[in-house]
Amino acid sequence: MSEQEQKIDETLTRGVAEVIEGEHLKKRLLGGEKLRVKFGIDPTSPSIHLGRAVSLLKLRDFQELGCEIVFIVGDFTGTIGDTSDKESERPMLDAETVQRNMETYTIQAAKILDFAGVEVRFNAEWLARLDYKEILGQAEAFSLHDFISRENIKKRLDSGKRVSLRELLYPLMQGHDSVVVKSDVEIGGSDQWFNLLAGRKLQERAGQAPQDILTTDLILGTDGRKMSSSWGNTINILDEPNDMFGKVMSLPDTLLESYFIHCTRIPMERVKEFLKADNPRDAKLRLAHEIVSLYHGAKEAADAEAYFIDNFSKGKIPNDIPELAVGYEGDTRKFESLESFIVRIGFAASKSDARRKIEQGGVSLDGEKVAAEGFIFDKEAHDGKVLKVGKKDFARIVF
RNA sequence: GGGUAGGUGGUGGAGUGGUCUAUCACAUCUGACUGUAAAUCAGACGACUUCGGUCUUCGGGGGUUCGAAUCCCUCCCUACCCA
Repeated sequence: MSEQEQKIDETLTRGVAEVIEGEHLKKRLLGGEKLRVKFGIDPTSPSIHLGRAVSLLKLRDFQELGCEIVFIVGDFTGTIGDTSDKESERPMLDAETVQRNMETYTIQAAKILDFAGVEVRFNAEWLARLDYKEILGQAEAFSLHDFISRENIKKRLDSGKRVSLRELLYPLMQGHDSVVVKSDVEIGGSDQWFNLLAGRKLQERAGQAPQDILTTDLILGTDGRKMSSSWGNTINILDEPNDMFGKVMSLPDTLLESYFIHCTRIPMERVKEFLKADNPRDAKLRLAHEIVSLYHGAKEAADAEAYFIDNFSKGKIPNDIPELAVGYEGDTRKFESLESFIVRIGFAASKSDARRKIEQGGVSLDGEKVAAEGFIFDKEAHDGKVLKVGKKDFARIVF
């Protein structure tokens, strides 16, 4: 097997859920065709997480094979809302939010893809202009049965939840994107299956050869459930190095292999070695290092690793914690209360919350727990001490 | 258009005149144990507080009542059935 063929094989299998039509696609790649590979992403949240990055990495694989990448930002579809990965109706986002999110998307994606040769398109360019007649034509290609047999639509129907007609139109829009950009291949998460197929259907209707489809696996989040922005279990590619490192370290051990496969491009033989030879913690350190280095560079990754080992494995206090000044209560010369301080610096949601944390022994000064009652800031005694709230919030207090 | 059942805290889902800041589960937070893992255990989980309390919450608005998540009116929203 030639090196190129091996690479193609890996591209079509690593982290891949399904490919249609596999043989067809492989043949074209082997033939060295410069395929147009489409990937669309809706700017529904301000950050891209590792789950989405699985597809982006896959896109990079194709890029490395010499394919042409068409990156579609769903500025239009983003306002409509895809329900593929949702168990409930997704609200329509206002254009402003979408716009705001959109601005950061290409920057984020550029951490993985080489954007020099990428064709970036915004789908409002064509979707905002379709007329009813054209939409009807597209709608004719689908039957109601196609839609209601989709698993999560069916689930909602069965449980008496609302399904709006608008949502059903979503696949048409994504499919139409394929027609417009004349894609040869489209990549998406496996939850995108239906939408991807819609592209094939509409392309055929438009007299084009239907695109091949490659779906990537969905990965699980830090809590072992599906990674989803709405569950707060994501690792975002814009996360700070230390934060990102920590999040990876907090993954359940059972997800190690999956993350190596989906979120890195370390050769599989080496991954197997790691998993066999190391204890899970060490393998996880490698994983964290690799992931951070992918998004922030090798140096940052090394720093984050050192930081992690120092601060968490050895239980030391971080050395680059923020210095925060204790303020006064109103315009008096009395120092503010500890509760107010904790709330003001964002370590607790409310004074009640702060009080609770203190009562539960979650607040300490230089390692000494603060008693629930009677704490008063004292410049002499407290200046420069390290305040710790909960597990991970530190601040050096100054006056 | 008609009928029926509903809308409760981040989520699911109890509660049908006072004992309701509202059972319970999940999520979350704190502590213990650890590898910031998993599992487990303990506790917390509206806001403010001089820690005695005070104020706000059960789709929106209005009303009845000493007292309403609970009753009435009205508006908005959802599902199911019929047309």
